[in-house]
Amino acid sequence: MSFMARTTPTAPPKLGLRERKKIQTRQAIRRAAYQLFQEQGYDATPVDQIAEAADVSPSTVFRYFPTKEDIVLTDEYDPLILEALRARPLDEPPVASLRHALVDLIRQYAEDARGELEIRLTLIRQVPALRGRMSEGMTRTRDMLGEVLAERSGRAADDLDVRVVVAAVLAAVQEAIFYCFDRGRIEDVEKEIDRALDVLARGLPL
Amino acid sequence: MSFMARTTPTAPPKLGLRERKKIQTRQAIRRAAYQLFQEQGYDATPVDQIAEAADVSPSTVFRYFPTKEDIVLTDEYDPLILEALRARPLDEPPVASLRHALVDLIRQYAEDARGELEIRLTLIRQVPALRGRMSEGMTRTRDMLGEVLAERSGRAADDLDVRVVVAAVLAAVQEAIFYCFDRGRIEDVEKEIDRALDVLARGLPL
DNA sequence: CACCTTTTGAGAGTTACTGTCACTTGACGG
DNA sequence: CCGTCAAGTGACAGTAACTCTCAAAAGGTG
Repeated sequence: MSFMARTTPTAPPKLGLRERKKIQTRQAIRRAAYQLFQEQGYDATPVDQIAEAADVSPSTVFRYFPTKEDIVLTDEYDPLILEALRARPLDEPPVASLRHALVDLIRQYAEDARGELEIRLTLIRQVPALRGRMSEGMTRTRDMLGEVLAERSGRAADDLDVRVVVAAVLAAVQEAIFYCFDRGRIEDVEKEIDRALDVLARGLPL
Repeated sequence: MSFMARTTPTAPPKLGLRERKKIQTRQAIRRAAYQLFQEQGYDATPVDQIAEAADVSPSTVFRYFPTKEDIVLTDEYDPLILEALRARPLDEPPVASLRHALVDLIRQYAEDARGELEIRLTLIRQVPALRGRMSEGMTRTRDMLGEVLAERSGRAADDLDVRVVVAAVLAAVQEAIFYCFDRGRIEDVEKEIDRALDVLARGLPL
């Protein structure tokens, strides 16, 4: 779910100067990058320029973000999804757990970092490289969720049924998110995700 | 569906020397590339080396394949899928049409170019860049199929339900394909695709 | 055969990375 | 407060994927 990243630091205070500076630098780079991307476009913005704007050396940019794409797509949410999923009651139907875990997180993210979410989604929509990168990330999310779900329902980790369910649900959620985004109605995500999942729940008429 | 590409020329004879040479060159490059990829890996094989092996200049390689990834992922099947889909009877349930169109094509491709399919899938499995690129291609396939399906069922082109259905079906098909591939049982694709789609047909227990 | 168009190769330039190394700057014990 | 050590940074050199331009070569055509 690489369109979600955390801007606010995880643990509030208790950090040494070193750690604080790291967070600052990271944010400075991201901020500079987002600004430049919006002004001139992603492809038209060389990393060197981002470095200059963030007042660090190009090497440092690559130290913080292994690739330029990662500046937009760093995914700090996967662990949270897993956590949320594992926190669901074991007697809940697996798909319902998945649904809740996903919806909760997305709602939360849309609430406390909506601006960022929009920049991200815009860039992902526009830049093919980012689209690809994000799908790639989804594959990993899919694998992880598949494993947890398989475990929870006592099936083999690579069970085809489980994989299909997870893949379908994630695909539906993704469609719903972009559907809302395209209409500028991100506040409806939750509703539309439910609608999308209902389509799957009802069963496809083969 | 970028893991499918056509090696055999579409129209058999009737080509000038120029056209024939183009096809030859294209194949020479692909062949050389596949060989080197298998020997040393994708990332470890620079385009210059491919060019040398295929006995053309690096510029020529880029003229035939806009990116190195395209050497593996050129997708010549999308038009065929659309065609196959449009050829289905209009009174058939849309999802069934989709199912048939996809299964038919994949079976055909698995039959007449199995070796190539395997090389491709192997590379896609192993190389992240290719995975991303293929997912990107899938997005486009999804959009196209969505439009056709919407049209056939008299809905808006961007109808969420249609998009969800298409996304879910493609995701399921993809899972089934890789499921077979991972087990070295590509001959079972058809069976497993049916199984995967049945999961969706039955409806997910929310 | 001569003319025109397509295709090709050579070369130069850009950019996203990668690796190395010396320098600076927080962290920490005395 | 200070010296030492480790972490973080910047400068630099190198690689590889493209991109562009231009002139030479080769196919098609009258």
